[in-house]
Order: sequence, then C-alpha cells, then structure tokens
Amino acid sequence: MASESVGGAARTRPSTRRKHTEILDAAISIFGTKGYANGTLADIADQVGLTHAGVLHHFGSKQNLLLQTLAYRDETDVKDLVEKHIPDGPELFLHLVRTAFANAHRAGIVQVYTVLSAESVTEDHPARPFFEERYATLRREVSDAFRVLCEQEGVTEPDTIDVASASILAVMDGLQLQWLLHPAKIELAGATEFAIRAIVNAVLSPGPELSSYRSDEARPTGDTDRPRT
Amino acid sequence: MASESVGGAARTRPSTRRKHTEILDAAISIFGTKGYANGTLADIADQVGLTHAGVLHHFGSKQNLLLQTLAYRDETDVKDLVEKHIPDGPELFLHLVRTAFANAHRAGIVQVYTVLSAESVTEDHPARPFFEERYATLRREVSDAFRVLCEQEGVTEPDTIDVASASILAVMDGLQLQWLLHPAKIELAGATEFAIRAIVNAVLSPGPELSSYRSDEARPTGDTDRPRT
DNA sequence: GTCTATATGCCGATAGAC
DNA sequence: GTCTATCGGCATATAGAC
Repeated sequence: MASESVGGAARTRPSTRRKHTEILDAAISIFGTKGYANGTLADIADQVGLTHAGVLHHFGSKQNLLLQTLAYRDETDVKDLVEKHIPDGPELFLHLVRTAFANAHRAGIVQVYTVLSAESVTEDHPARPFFEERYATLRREVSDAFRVLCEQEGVTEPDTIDVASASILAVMDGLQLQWLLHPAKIELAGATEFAIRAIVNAVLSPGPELSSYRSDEARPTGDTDRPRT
Repeated sequence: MASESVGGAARTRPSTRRKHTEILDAAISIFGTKGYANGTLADIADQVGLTHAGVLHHFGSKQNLLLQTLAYRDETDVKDLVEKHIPDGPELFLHLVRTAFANAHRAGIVQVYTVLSAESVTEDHPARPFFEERYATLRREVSDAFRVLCEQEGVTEPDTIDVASASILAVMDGLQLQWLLHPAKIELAGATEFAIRAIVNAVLSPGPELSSYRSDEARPTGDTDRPRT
C-alpha cells in the first residue's frame, strides 16, 4: 500500500514513482476545475490513462489522494525556492508581488488553491487542517517581515502588524478570485502590487481615518444630494 | 410549477409562501455548511421537515433552488438597506466597514458567500453568472465612490481607482476566509477597517514604492522618501 | 500495476396515491 | 402540498484475474 510511504520513499521503481506524480498532477487539474467534492477518481484516472481502480491502487482513498496532492504542491513550490530561500526581511513583500506575477501565468494553480481553500471551511472537510496551518504559517512569516521593517523604519504597535499581515494574504486571495471570474478585467499582478504597497505604507504611517472623508454629518431625506467640493 | 414565479408572485397561499422561504433559509444553511455540490436536497428537506420530493415540488430542481437562494439572499440584504439606501459617496467606505461589523455576527451568511463564490469558478457552475455580475456591480459602486472622493480631495488616475476598488472587495473576501478558518485569531471588522483605510489613503496619496524598503546594502540613491502627514 | 466486475450506497428527478 | 416508491445514474471502495 502507498499509505505508509510518507516522505516519498525510494523503495518503489522509477516508473511507479513517475505514474505517482502523474496522478498528482492530474488531481491538481481535476480538483481545481471541479472541486474536491465534485471531482471524481474516474476524472483523474482518465487524464492519466488509467481506471479509477488504478488510481486507488496508488493512493488508497480519494481523501488520501487529496492530502498527498496538497503536500505535493507545497513541496514543489518550496523546491522552486531552494537556495532562493524565502526572504525573511522586507524582501518578502517584493517576493509576494513576484509570486503574483508568476501566478498570472498559472491559472490552474491559482484555481486549485482558491477552490479548495474555500471548500475547506465546509463540514468536516479533509483539507481544513492543511489550510489552517498554511494561513497560520504565512501570517507568521509576513509578520516577521513587518517586524524587521518596523525596526528599520520606525515603530508600530504589534497589533497592527498582525492585522496587516492577514490583510496582505487576504487581498492576494480575493484578487485571485476576481481574476478567475474576470481574467480580462483584473490585472492580478498590478493590483496585488498596489494593495500590498498600500498596506505596508499604512503600517509605517497610518494616515487619516476613514471617517475624516465623510461628506456630511446627516443626510435628511437621503435623496440624490451630491457632496460638493 | 414554481419556475414561472420570478418576482415572488402573490398567487400562492400564505402558508405556501412561508414554506417557500423556510426552504430558502435551509438552503442557505446547507449550501453554506456543505457547499452546493456536496449538499443534498435531503439535507435541506430534513431541516424543514419535508422529504426531498417535497422540496422539489417547490423549486423544480436543485439548480433552480440554488439560483433562487442567491436571489433571495440578495433581496433580503437590499431590504435591510431600504431607505438606508446604499451610500453613493465616500460614505460607502464606512458602510463597507459597518457591513464587516455586522458580518462578524453572521457567520452563516459569510460562509455561504465564501463557499459558493469560490465554487462558482469551477466547470459550468450554475452560480457563476451570479457572482460575475455581483463583483462587476460592486466594483462599479466602489469606483463611483472613489471618483466622488477624488473630486473632493484631489486627483488620481482613473486606472488606480479600478485597481483600488477590486482590492477593497478582495481584502474583505480574503479576511472572511481567514476568519472562518480561525475565528479567534482574526478580528474581522477591525482588520477590514484597517485594510480599507490603507487602500483609500493609498489612492489619495500613494506613498513610497515597495522597492524603497529593500534591505540590500547597495541601494541606488540613499533617499527613502518619507511619507505625508 | 492495472484491469474487470461487483458491492454498496447516495443522489436527483419522476409518477402517482392521498 | 406532501408523501412513498421507484428509476437511472454515478460515486467510492473492494476482490480477484492477469
């Protein structure tokens, strides 16, 4: 059974391992285009020239295939960054923007994360622990970068850093969703760059409160009265 | 058949219409907790004391029930805003923050939008047109508010407004996802307020570029342009 | 390692009794 | 308006041949 090979052991033959990753790639494609609940083992099997029983021989169960798929995607991303080790300082913000530029040419990867992360909040979803840990880790990394930046540039309340870190990840995710819905209307990379810049600058110097932009105190009838300059 | 009653006609008996909305409320709950693909008509039927055949009598098909459910949610939201008509000026930004405060006590509503909007990007999903139109409309409304604000406060390139509008909706969605995963770690309303404020301020005065924060020893010019008031 | 065949179950939708 | 009964389809997973 494949269930015991956790770290991708070397005990299997090369052709087997090749098929293994071939299935994982197909799973990314299917879970991305149809979701986990709606995508089927037969869909994945078709894409690699097997039957669903063949896929189950490699992964034991659909749920295990999902978890292996998420782990596989993560380790592939990390591999791309080996020695280009994730920057731990303010460079991280530039790295996030570069990631957005890369993602604009990887709709499949973006979609599988968008679809599965949202699906993971549903009842007893097997991917939920994965995404909980993923976001907790990412927020910690972004917060660390903020702390380094704040030491360099000035001071800021630690509470603001947590909120800003979550906001940066949030705006990246949200823009991806809108981009998947309207690829022609959303410029993923440019918008991500703008938003991250806005949030980083807000941490370093907050600027005026929103309420200071209020056009008036009370609207009497609420008819079409325009705020004048 | 209920398929022809588009606007919620008055031709049906009150008890029937009551059951109708009862089913729609159950559908919000089920589609939110299990998703559209995974939630079943029997789940929804159980929640209102019917069989799945009873639900189908009211809505004809599962797909139609989903569309009616989305329309029902939208018109309920609008009803809450009747006479409190959505502000069309800079007040809109404060309204969005207030919405986030309200949402922090409506996890079910937040979850159904989060789950279904992401699911809608999957293959031939029946809710896709709904969310495409929803985001296009919301971006237009936020952009309108930005244009009014920019007339008051200064000038800005129209391109920035589009990017900022998408970013504001994005950060709201993304924070909702993280909040659903970690309710104790994310302060939905406070974070939303911070992020919207950051983006609005960035539109009015951009501030330094991200690359100016690079920690690299060699930096072209030593100036780090210190931001505004 | 991959297949065919099958067990088992759930789903959406329809038909017709009450 | 709601039910029971049922049809047809498809899902995951298992068993065993090759």
